[in-house]
Amino acid sequence: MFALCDCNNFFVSCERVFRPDLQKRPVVVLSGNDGCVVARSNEVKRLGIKMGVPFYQIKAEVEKYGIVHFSSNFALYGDLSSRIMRLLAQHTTELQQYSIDEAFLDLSYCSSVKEAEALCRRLRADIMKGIGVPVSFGLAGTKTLCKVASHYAKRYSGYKGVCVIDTESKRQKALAQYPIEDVWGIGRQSAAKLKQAYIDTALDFANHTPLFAKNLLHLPGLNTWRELNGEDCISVQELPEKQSMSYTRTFAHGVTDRQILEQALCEFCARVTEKLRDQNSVCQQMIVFAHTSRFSDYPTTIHSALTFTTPTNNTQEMTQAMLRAVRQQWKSNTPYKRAGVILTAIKQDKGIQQSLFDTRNRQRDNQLQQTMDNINKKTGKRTIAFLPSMPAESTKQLFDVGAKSPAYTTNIKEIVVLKC
DNA sequence: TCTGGGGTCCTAGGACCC
DNA sequence: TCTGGGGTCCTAGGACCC
Repeated sequence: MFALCDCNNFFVSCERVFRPDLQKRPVVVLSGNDGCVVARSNEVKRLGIKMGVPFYQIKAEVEKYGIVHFSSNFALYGDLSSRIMRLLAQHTTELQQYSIDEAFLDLSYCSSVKEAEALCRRLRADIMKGIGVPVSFGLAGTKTLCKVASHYAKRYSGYKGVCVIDTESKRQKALAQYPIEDVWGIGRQSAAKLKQAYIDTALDFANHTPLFAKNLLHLPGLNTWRELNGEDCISVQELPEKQSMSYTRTFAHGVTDRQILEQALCEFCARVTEKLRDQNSVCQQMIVFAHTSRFSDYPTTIHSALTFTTPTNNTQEMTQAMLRAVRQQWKSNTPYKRAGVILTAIKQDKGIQQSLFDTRNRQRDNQLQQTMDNINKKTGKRTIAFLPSMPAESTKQLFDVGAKSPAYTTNIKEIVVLKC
């Protein structure tokens, strides 16, 4: 038996931990640049505001219902998430974190379903008391069925946050009322295909043959079919080494100044290579891109895939290569709206084959890099950087983050102060 | 005016090998 | 007229997730 622990309205719940006055009030959290709604409180869901809508399209509702909005604050969400994961890890032999707000627990060591259920109820109370974030549990024999169960646990208060699918009749009943498009692994495209075949619920799909599932949706669809029928076959990696990493951002306004775009890209490159070194990895390919608004009639793109003969994680080397590519493709009078750096072909930083024709002094490069990393870790990001990285004041002009809450738990200057 | 960011896995097709 | 067979590796793009 598995359990899925899923935080309720996670980003909103994180904001409410330090703003108890916002309980029962409509709250949303916005994506980068305050573009889209990415988290909604139950009050907002009940108003019919959908996940992912552009914020400007709901201005009227915001006014009318007094919806409170926050820019996203990942320092806060990441920290509360790791506290929850640590607490869960203390009570289970195997914890597989699936996303910032979800984790699967292997409960096969529990001697009965009753015992597993009791454990989850206890964990739920402990997380509420210790961290202040409400969570739900779904228990079942496969991860896909856990997802179904946790959906019911959230939706119906009668379950008190924990729903169990442990018998054939419960499985049938749960799947019969479950829309096919809500099944884990069935996206928009697959749902449309299934509906054409008159499949509307998860049960309709589960009752078809495996051959039908495979022909229509290939291997991933077949695995989903098996899971709905009780066969455990989807494994979730336990936070493996990343295979790709990226740092991409949308700007508040189109950037037409080459120097500003270069500064931003250098900043992104510095951030993403920092992530790479944190994981003790090197990479062999870097993609750099910048393009105009995807809603523009005249799309323009800078796009370059750079290969490093010797795998590297050195910011200076990678920044230089990136700037050469960007300068070649740069077009003036073009409002670049979104840009980013993506790293792929990531490997462990050991036993790297040096190129015979390598011209860099890698030892010196790495010493410099390490010194810079140490300074930045001690005294804060951006203390020391390669030019032309972005000065702090220009970041404010490039991005909208007006409604960001303080980093309550990760920055001593922003800690909550109590006046007694 | 305004429309996110960071990932994974799978498949098809091309290039290449003997 | 007629143009193999079996395999690997890589890449781009699609679909999906939160």
